[in-house]
Amino acid sequence: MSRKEQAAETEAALKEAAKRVFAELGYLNTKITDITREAGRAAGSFYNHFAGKEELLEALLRDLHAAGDEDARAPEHNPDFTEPAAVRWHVAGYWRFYRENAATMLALRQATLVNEQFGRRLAEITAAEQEDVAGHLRYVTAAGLRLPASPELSIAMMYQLIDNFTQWWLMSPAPADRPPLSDDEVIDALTRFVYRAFTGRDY
Amino acid sequence: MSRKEQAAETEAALKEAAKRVFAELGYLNTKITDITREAGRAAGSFYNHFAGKEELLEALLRDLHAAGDEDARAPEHNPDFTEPAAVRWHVAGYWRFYRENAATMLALRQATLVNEQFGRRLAEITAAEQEDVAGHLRYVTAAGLRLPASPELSIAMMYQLIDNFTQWWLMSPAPADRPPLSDDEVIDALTRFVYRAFTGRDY
DNA sequence: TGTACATCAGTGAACGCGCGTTCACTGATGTAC
DNA sequence: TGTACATCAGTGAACGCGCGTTCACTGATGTAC
Repeated sequence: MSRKEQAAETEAALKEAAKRVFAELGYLNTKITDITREAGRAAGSFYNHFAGKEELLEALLRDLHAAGDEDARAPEHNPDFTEPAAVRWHVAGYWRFYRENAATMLALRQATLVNEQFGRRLAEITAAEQEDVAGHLRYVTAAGLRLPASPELSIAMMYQLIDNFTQWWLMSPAPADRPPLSDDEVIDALTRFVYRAFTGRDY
Repeated sequence: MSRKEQAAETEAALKEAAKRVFAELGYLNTKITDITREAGRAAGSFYNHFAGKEELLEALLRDLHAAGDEDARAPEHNPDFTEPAAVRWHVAGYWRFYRENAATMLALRQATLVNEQFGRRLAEITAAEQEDVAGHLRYVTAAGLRLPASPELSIAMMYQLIDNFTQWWLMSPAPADRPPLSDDEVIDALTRFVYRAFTGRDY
């Protein structure tokens, strides 16, 4: 194995190990040596690849951005938010993205608390989609329906709901009394909640 | 001043100082000496009153519980959630509680990330109100309206929205593009969002 | 193809910083007589 | 009311633990000739 391959492999191993350990212990509780141990490398090896824990998270964030951009390159979708299916498409897309990148998303949220820079970076990820949604809302007003608040505020409420509900559902240890629902059922529930709130119509 | 008074005064000063420093630096970033400095006491004094930072937060949590119980002792309210005003009453109550205890709430959320015990404690605070709301939802189904999901899930979505939106609005540094709205206007927006989602009716 | 040297990924023990926590000390308040 | 001693809140310098980070070393890969 060439040196480059070797280095790339170790770097990848460290990133994968970090995701696993972040998911288990949380970003803030994770020590550098937790990551290197999980990756099966020596502590010093870490610094050949990252200047510290934050830089590793930056790298994970870049991977996330790349994944997000790829998702965004599927632009064929119904923009008419007076149709429940159009709302559902967005909810489902967010849900899937979150599920696939749960560990990194959780780590980013935790990092935000001690380093606000990550908060801004996290906002960037959803910025493009938020603009997309803003466009869809015009169909609602054009149909003579009234939004629950200004477009900006309506979108902000939607994101607070979807973001936090998704994170809570997927990441927090499920309490015993939580009903075991399929992804589709939960996505339906979110869709109905948001669709009704946006349009004032039943569904 | 008697010794008891003296001790009580220092303990109160430490708690107040902690709230201020938590609000400024965040709970996780705050060092013991930040608190004692803000309170104008020596570092060692802290340990006459609390075994550590977590115990101080426990004390703040007890204060919060007391405040919550007091609020709950105003039980006269319209339970019929087919009335927007009934929904608004709950939203406004939560909003006020959050505003009055913002620093502690934020600290608790941060503490939750590194110590899940606080998560459970935080849940307890809202548990009583959640049961109250569950009762109100029966008026919705009794009126022949359909909830967006099961009662448990509907309530969970409502709380994720209200909790996180309120925290975001009150605590995060307002971006320049955020419209300057009064409390009442924001409470109206949340009420409309939730009322529509719950009932499927326009409002 | 072979040899000699350079480079570099990885190692892990050791170092040292930051911060929580302790503890001997001070001076004021409380108690006994 | 006064005196002598006990108790306790508060002080801040010093200690020491935990963990991030370094660095001399190893062995394998790359390069020059």
